Amino acid sequence: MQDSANSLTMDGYSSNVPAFLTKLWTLVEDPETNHLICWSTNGTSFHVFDQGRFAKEVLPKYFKHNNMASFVRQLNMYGFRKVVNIEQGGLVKPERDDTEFQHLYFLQGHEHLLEHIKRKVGTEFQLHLLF
Amino acid sequence: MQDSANSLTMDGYSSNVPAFLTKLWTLVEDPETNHLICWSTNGTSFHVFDQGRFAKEVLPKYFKHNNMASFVRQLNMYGFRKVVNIEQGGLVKPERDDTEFQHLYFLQGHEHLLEHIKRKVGTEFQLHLLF
Amino acid sequence: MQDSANSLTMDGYSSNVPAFLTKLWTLVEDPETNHLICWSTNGTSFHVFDQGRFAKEVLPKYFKHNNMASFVRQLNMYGFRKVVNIEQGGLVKPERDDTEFQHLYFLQGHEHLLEHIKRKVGTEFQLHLLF
DNA sequence: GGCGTTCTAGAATATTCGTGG
DNA sequence: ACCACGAATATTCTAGAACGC
Repeated sequence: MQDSANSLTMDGYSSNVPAFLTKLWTLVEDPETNHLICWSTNGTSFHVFDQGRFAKEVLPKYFKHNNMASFVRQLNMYGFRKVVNIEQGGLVKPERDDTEFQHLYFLQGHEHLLEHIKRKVGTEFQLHLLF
Repeated sequence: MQDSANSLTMDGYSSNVPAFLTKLWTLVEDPETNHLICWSTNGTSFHVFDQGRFAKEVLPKYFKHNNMASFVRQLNMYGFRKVVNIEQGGLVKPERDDTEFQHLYFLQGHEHLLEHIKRKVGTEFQLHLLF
Repeated sequence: MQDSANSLTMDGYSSNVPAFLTKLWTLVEDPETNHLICWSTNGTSFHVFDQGRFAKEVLPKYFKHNNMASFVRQLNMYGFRKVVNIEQGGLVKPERDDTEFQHLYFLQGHEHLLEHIKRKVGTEFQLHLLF
């Protein structure tokens, strides 16, 4: 697993996509883990089922941690937003443990769009940006 | 449960409508619960019949509580007003348990108007509003 | 389960301790759930084992959610700090899923100290604090 | 210097309780 | 007695900050 930002993808071409995004893409695509993380039906978002198992079983295979919270922090750093379903949120919880995230440029079948997903920079006054 | 403003509705398009309003809309529209909550005849208000059953059976499917009072508090937070019936006041109470609420922008057949319904903010001097 | 701040505790005396703190105390004390949440050996902190099971099995019995993240947010709101263990960080994962939190006034055998734990208020200029 | 991981906080809505017109 | 609202806590989603690499 490549950790560098300037890496060779599995397809063999050079890219400037951060490791998190290529790993996320691989994760969502991988049919072996579709029961824990997979594309939504229309391919415009992805679902994580059973956060606990996902965190403990899948995350450490790609990242240096096994915490859902760290995974979510990265998603937000890259501009992903949680998709809220009104089905959730009741006192009664018939639904399975289902978390959904979406990004304008994270679309099934359009891997090249990953290059448009940018990591957010700190909001602290960036002196170096003036020069 | 995030009841955030940036959510995808069940129709799959992005909206800025708070969860309470989309849930309320769904609730009133749902034919399954028309005996407990439904549109008025002309579609300019909605009725709740049998507060007790509505609170215990319907509310917990969408909200994290089963109290009519909490539901009403939210309605007021969003500017809904109770429609007062003349029939009140008699010692006898022949009428069925019927509560009616109304809002200028809550109209049957005009879901897009939900975006005009604004939640009230605290009255405690909002510093950020000055900038 | 009492949710009010001004409630009668199980011991029967009145208190001004927020529901979160009394629930947390009950949770940690309860021997039934010691395998998921319990006091540390010296009683100055508490441990949560197996976040996933704790969140899904224990939290909803006391709170209106089943998310570890919401539980942690409340802990931080009340000034609890995570106790960091040296053992963390290895790629190998010999240790069990163990999360530890501590607060100066959360001490086994001293329930009355809960009254000194204060919830943090918003940082947005609190006008009423000037009067 | 940008990226990754962790812990804590910000901000908006949600739920509860009480009070005043 | 009723209805609208203030205020405090609770829940959720996102961001700040510190640190290491």
